[in-house]
Amino acid sequence: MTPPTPRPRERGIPEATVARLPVYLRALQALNASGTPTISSEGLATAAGVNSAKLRKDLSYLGSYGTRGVGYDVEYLIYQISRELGLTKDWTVAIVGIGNLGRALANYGGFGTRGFRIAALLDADTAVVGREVAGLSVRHIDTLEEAVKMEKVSIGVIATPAAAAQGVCDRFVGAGVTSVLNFAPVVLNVPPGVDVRKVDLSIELQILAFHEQRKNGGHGRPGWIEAAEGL
Amino acid sequence: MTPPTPRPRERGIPEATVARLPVYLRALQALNASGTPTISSEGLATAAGVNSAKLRKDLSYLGSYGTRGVGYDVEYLIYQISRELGLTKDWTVAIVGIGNLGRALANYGGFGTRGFRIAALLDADTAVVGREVAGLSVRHIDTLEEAVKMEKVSIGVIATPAAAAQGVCDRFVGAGVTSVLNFAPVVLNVPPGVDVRKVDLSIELQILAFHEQRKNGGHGRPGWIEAAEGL
DNA sequence: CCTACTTTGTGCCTCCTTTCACAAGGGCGT
DNA sequence: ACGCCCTTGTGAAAGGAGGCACAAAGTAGG
Repeated sequence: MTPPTPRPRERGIPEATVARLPVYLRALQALNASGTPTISSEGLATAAGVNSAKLRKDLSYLGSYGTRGVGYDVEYLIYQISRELGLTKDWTVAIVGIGNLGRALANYGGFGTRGFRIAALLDADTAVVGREVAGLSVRHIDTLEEAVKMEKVSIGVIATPAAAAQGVCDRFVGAGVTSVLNFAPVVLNVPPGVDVRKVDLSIELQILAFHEQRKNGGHGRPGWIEAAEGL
Repeated sequence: MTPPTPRPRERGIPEATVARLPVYLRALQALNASGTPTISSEGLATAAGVNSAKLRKDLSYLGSYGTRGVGYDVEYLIYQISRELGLTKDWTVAIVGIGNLGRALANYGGFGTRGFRIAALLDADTAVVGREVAGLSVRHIDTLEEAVKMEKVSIGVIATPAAAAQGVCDRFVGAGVTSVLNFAPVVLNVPPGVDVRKVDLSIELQILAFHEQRKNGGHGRPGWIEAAEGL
């Protein structure tokens, strides 16, 4: 039998809200950097590209952190959102597949600055193993379990070719990792309790193509009627 | 074989369905590669990682392409989904920002194989301009409008640092591009009629961190008691 | 040809998400 | 101190998405 929780009603922050909190956080950090002490829901909503009512409702799930007539204290809200997202804790990340994408991820500055520490890079290619990438020495994939254990990895990132992804995922799960970020173009199969999020570059392009096709009868750019004067 | 009568269905495919069609398409192509001629909704749903009722409903928006008692013809369904997504046409892509990520994108095989042609790579850094990446010579960002016009670019990909993204986006839009895929961690402002899709690596990690925090009995939940007492 | 079986396509219900609209709350000027 | 004005927080309504369950439609077998 599964855990006696038919409905994880705990503290119900809607999934859609969780997905937007990082966006708010980033907008707030930009405001903070520019010295803005407080911000209204309207202003923050504009900065984050959402509707202000939605923003207020989202923030209301965290608590009442605003002041009526004034707005939200930027620094305080940054703290509250960070805490809610778990960014006050340190998360340790391992990246498997040090190809073009893996290297890009390893060098991506946005991780380190937000509570994420890249602790291990792994690859199956012996030509890559041992090389230094982003200040880390690439380890062989065979040492995955060891690396997860030693570095206390809590999030696994898969940037391998599609064919290798499920195998790597299984090993992550076997080693106790319960959160996986997958860049490989396959659907990963995981046991209950393991979270997988997928980032798929070509799917996004296909969605854009769909809408582009609808906009004009299809092909290439639209008519170009005012190009001459526009430029 | 020639498509008999591709029933032009009512145009109103839900966004959530559009986002799943590429997943179905990929699963179907894998089935096709392994020689499977037909597939039931149950089988395809498993391969795509969704509920079979949802899959049938999704496909029903395209038309009635299944055969009751049998399932779906794999090749025919591939054709129908491809056509619906606009993948039977050629889409031309320009990538701006040839850093780690831009290079990864340029070399990503998944694009070329699905009707997307990378036609131009651009960067502001003169140390990068002129170098060969993925078989293309990197152009200077100043030639963006020219490149868009000459290559008939219909989709612009932004892989620049955050600070440069809005400027590049404006120039894309000014040049007539109406579909943008943004990898920079900023909210882009565009006029109506322009589609922007965002891929944000660190946001996905933050969402994982949120759920991970919850799984492990959280950690330091200030002032929050699991209020079982009726209020 | 008729019956039994399989699988699709979809009506209906529920849940989640978004948006509207406004009362409640708090600061600020007089 | 008081009332005006601004902004939050939130009910309620509307819209979209997900999933069950079943009739319709087609195949296979006798």
